[in-house]
This record gives sequence, C-alpha cells and structure tokens, in this order.
Amino acid sequence: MSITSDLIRGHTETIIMANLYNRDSYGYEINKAIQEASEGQYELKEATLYGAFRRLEGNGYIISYWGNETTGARRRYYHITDEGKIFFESSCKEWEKAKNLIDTLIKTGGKGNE
Amino acid sequence: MSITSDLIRGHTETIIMANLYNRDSYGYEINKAIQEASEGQYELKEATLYGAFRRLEGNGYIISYWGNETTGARRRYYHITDEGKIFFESSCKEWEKAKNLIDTLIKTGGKGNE
DNA sequence: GCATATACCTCGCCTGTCAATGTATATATT
DNA sequence: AATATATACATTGACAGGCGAGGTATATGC
Repeated sequence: MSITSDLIRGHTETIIMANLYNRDSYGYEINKAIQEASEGQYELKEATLYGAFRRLEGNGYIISYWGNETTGARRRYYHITDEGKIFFESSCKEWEKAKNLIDTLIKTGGKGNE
Repeated sequence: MSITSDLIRGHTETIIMANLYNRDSYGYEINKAIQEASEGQYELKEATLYGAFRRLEGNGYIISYWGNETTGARRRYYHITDEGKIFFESSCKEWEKAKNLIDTLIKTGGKGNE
C-alpha cells in the first residue's frame, strides 16, 4: 500500500461503517473490499481492524454475530445499528468539513501568504 | 474549535510548513494565522505545535533562530530549508492522494455497494 | 496590584496503529 | 502424508502524535 496510514488515521471507523451501511459483512471481507476499492493503495492492518470493531461495538454502532458457515473458517458478521447509521452520516459531514479545512490551511503556503 | 483534531492528525506538520513556505514566522503567529484562516474552527494546541517544531527541525526541514525584539516577549523564528520545501510539496501530493482515497472508500457506503 | 495578551517550553497521559504471534479450517500441490 | 496457501479471527506490547496541565517571562491596561 502506498498511502501513509497516518493520513487515514481517524477515518478507519468511517471507512468500516461505509462497508456495513447496506449489508452485513465480516472483517476479512471488508478488508478485501478496501484493498480492491483502493486498487491496492491501502489496506487495514488486522490489529487496527479488529481494534476498530471492538470500539464500534462498544459504542453501540455495530452488533456482531457468528455466521453459520458449514464449511471453511468461521466468520463473525457485523451489523450496523440505527445509531451506527447516524454516526456514519455525521462522520461523513465531519470529513467534508475537515477536508475543506485542511485544503484551506495547506493552500496558505505555496502561493500567496505575504 | 469545532473540528475533531483526530481528523487533522498527521497534517499538523504540513499545515505548519505551509505557513513557513513564503516567510519566516514563529509559533504564536502561526497559530493565530491558523485560527484566522479556519475562521475559529481550528487551532493547534501549544504542546502539539512545539512538538511538531521539534520534529521538523530534527529532520532538517526547518531551522530556528531567536528574533532580536527590543520589546515584548522573545520570539523564536523558524525558516524553511530547501529540504523542507521538498517535504512540503510531497506532503501536499500525499494529501491529494489520501483525500481522493478516503472519498472513494467512504462513498462505498450510503448509496451503492450491494 | 491584577488581569490580559504575547510568547515560549515540558511532563505525563491517552489513544490509535502496527509488528509479531497464535489459533483453526479447507484446498491444492508435491 | 507433508507442505504451502488462502481464509478467518484475535491479542500483546511497543510506539508516536496529540493534549491537558503546568511553568517561565515581558509588556499593557485598568
């Protein structure tokens, strides 16, 4: 992956929630989806991923249950709650604000500013 | 300030460098400039600001010197080095990439994704 | 005398990330 | 039968950036 995770830090939870918004999913699948969507530029480390799940569930934004796979490795599925949807939507708005703010603050340099 | 600093985390150094790109400045002034540019939405905490200066100087991206104020509090000025300018420009490119990536990863949810 | 603004600095804590490590099942290859 | 690879989950300990709280010092206004 080519993107520094320092820059993504703080958005991990939002990215995960985006992947749970329309359907239940599980860790491994979500991470694969992120890798594909980013065309290999980014992936979550497992410790980061599962740590985020723990926080999100602790906050009531997702709930988890074991899938009933009859074959292969077991999967822990996550389901977004109503509170989780609200959280996701407000996170998106925060991101829009932060994005514009950073753009503003960075463009102070390079051109004008004298 | 209304923006969560978690979302700005990782961009502190870039924001500071933007404020040093065209002219030398000092901590207090840079922070005021950030507050004004963000219309009060954001400010750096002093511990964060001075910690970032230390890192940037340690990496050779800025150099510092004491101003020769004859009155008022003393000021430590910072000057961006050539390496610092290169660092800033590459940080801006990183930000553009990260911005697009986060947009992509967040827009997975909310609409399509089934 | 006291508050406020300017201006700098540091210590210790908190939190998110990550490398390393471990568990377990299934399939393909040798 | 042994080995490698992919799927899938989980934890531990360390690290780094950010921050609250505290400290120092000068100048101005009330």
